[in-house]
Amino acid sequence: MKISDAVEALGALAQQSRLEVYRYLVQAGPGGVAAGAIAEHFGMPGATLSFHLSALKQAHLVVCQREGRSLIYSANYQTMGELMSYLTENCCQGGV
Amino acid sequence: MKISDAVEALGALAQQSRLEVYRYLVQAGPGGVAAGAIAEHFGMPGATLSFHLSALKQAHLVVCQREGRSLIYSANYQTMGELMSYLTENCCQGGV
DNA sequence: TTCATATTTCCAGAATAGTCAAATTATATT
DNA sequence: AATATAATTTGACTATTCTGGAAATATGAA
Repeated sequence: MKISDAVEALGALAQQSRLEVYRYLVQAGPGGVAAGAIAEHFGMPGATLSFHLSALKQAHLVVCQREGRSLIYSANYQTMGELMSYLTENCCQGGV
Repeated sequence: MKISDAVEALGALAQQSRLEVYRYLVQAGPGGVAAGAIAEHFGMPGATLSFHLSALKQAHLVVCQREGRSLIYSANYQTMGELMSYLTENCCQGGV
């Protein structure tokens, strides 16, 4: 993971609403949650949620797939794992 | 660590210059580096560096101590450890 | 004291991020 | 086709962040 990717992933998580949404998707598991259901759960306007989801998607922290009229979002554990590795290697004691 | 603390720490690291400065301080080790030396290393105006250091300090990711006319900044590994724990517990598979 | 050095704070401007109603796109149902 | 539902994009606005010169603060040396 390059530093610019780490900055993007960190930035995507560095906002209360987005971190809550990401946690929620992690808890929801691989099945994911439809955008509308996420918006309802957090009482957030659709446009606002969509803005935040696109930041998470841009950082590859979530993926989405269409199912009928719904878009199902789910956490992409791989990117989070890469971010954790980046931080462990570059920002923790004993790092390179 | 509360979610608001996690957001603050993530936000402090979610900027290229700050992430580079933090990495540099981690590499420098417990002895730390004077603000001026950091600014010189990155070719960054003092005021700009000071702004970024205060964000890292606010998030408790760095600490500083005066030594003569210099302020020596060093990485605070404990906060980074707490952030890693937060992410592991809340944002990774198998989390609560 | 006076001068020099190290750093921060103040200030203003430029850039980016966050919010949400309204319009648009995509899909499904009748 | 016409209508309804799910979500995104657009657009306008407000708020926050970033940048760096200039002024202020703090310490040390002559």
